[in-house]
Amino acid sequence: MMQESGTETKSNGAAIQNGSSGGNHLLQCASLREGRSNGETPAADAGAAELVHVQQQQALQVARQLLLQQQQQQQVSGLKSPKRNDKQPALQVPVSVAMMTPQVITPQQMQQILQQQVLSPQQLQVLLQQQQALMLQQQQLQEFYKKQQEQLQLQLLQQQHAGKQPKEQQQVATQQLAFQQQLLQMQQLQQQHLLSLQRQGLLTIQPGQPALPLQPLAQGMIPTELQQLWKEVTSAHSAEETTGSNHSSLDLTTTCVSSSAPSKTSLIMNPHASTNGQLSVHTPKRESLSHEEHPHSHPLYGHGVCKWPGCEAVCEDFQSFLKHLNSEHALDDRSTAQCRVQMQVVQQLELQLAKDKERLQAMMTHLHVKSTEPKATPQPLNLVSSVTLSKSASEASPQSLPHTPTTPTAPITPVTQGPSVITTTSMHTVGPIRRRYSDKYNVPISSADIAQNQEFYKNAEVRPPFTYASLIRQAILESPEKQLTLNEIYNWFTRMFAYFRRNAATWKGAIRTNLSLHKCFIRVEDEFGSFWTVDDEEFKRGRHIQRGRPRKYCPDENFDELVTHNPSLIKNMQSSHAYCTPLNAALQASMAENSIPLYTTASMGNPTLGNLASAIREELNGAMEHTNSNESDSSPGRSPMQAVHPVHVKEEPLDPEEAEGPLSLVTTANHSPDFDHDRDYEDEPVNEDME
DNA sequence: CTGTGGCTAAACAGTA
DNA sequence: GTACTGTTTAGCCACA
Repeated sequence: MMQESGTETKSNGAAIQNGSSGGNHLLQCASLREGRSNGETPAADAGAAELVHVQQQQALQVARQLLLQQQQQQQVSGLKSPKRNDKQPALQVPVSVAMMTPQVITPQQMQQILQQQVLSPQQLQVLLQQQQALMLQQQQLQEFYKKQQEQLQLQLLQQQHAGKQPKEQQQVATQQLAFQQQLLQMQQLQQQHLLSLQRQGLLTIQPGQPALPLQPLAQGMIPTELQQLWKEVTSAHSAEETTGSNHSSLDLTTTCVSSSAPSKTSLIMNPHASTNGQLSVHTPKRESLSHEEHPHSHPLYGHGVCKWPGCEAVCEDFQSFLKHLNSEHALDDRSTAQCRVQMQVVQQLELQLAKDKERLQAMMTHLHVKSTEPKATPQPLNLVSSVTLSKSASEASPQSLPHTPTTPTAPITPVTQGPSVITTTSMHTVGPIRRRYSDKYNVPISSADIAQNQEFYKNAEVRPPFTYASLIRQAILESPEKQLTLNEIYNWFTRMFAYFRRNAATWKGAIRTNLSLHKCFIRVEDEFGSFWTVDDEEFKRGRHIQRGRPRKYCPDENFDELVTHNPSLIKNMQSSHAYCTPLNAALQASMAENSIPLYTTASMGNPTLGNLASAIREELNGAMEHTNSNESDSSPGRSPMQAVHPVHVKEEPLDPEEAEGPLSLVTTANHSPDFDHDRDYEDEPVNEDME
């Protein structure tokens, strides 16, 4: 009963051990969806997690808005660089704040998270998606930084050549200020995000670890230098150009310039150089840009404008551009410095990209997930897609299933070992896997849960961490009519989960077993065949049909034939309510309050049989309570199931708390005195039969 | 150690 | 006869 909640409790406990009230917001969100109910999850945790979630959403919106603003501003300011304009759409990609913090989660921290053994495939999927989006975002940011760096250089140059093209200069300044604002806000969001994570205990700062969360755009990134340049550039602007935005630049420097930021670059900024546009350069190199080789696609010339960082001089034709280039951007200290700055920027970005690619690869390797990053790294990976279940593993031992990422016993690949090659052996020597964090019936998986990881389970041959009952319920609820035939359920499983595309006999049998075993699944028959519906209320109760109950198969052929070959009986019953006329009013009420919304599609004005069955069952349960008080000593062996039998709805032994005796109200209809059911369990206490 | 719940396999029965 | 569907039971395992 508390089995699965134990897993959740464990995750919370792990988080608490880290000194916070919750886990990763991702984890927390997932667990929130999964784990309401049993009250073991402190309400405060849920509240905190939701708060974090809201914060995340807000941050995400802000980030999106920022990018949108940037695009609009650049459009309004009439950017002369078509290339840059071409880049703009990429910036519209939704950006998660978490994605902006590529270094937020170090490999050690990731490992730490994983070792907490609370990651579910859903959560892993989210992480992977984030990481993939991160890569994309990083590339965009790199482009953006690069462009802005060029603009920065232009600005520096223009300061030197004062009075030159003041209008364009102003536009560029506006642009830069916008970017500066973005930088600031991005970093603020990052810090906010980091603090949130830290509060939740996801980020545990090791004693010897630097204050990572306080490092904006952490290691390797160039923003520190960029911000310094921004500051210097904007400080040179006149007051009317920087009203309001200047505060940002100040904030930026105070907030983001961190001396503790790992500066792996050899770039040395001369604090005084900016005043005269000079940067101290020690080893100038690579200034040859081979401009003339491709005159029509010169990276520094486009749309009649020189695209040298910070220049944007109008050149009517390519020849004039070359002339301008040679005159204004000749080989001198200034140009060399600009090149060097740009080079450092690019190098840092490349380094950062390489690091994150490596991290992504390690994560994917660890999680045994097929990489979606094309050739992210040259490191070979044998991921799930290349893993074929060995016959011995998949057939000889049904327990030797590919472990799910949520499996506590799953071996965590130490990231420090570097990308590992996941072999078939390693995939299947992990022992039995039984973790389903939605095992608890009162913790139904939501559509979002599965939808969120739809692609993951479709492609990764990973066993979904849901019980069969949960999945069956989900399949049924996803259907338009909230009802499925057995074969449709099969199809749903194979369609939604790669895992269920093999060993069909096993899981199909399990599905059938679950359909029969769980009270929540209601089989309804009509002239077209039979289909299954789900009683969600019953599902949440999580009750099984008791073992040892009389088999549904009735040796009494008269009875069976009566119901089996008379599907119309169901319809008749639906219309006439022959068996429950005395309960009609109460039945209506029961239907109204008993999970009817689940069947809204079919229950409009004409309740489905599933509804009817559910309602009848509930009504019978209720009726039992009444009859119990009067007929507690009724003749044993008259199962209420027999009463429900005519509608071919799975007979439900009544719960002990709801029913202690037979239901005489309806058993009289079709019950023969010598019904074999009596004999089947005549030795069993009635109550046991009834649960 | 025990109880509980989920999974799997198997037996069995009915139906198409 | 076969495949499919549905029911039931037993045994195993993980977990609390």
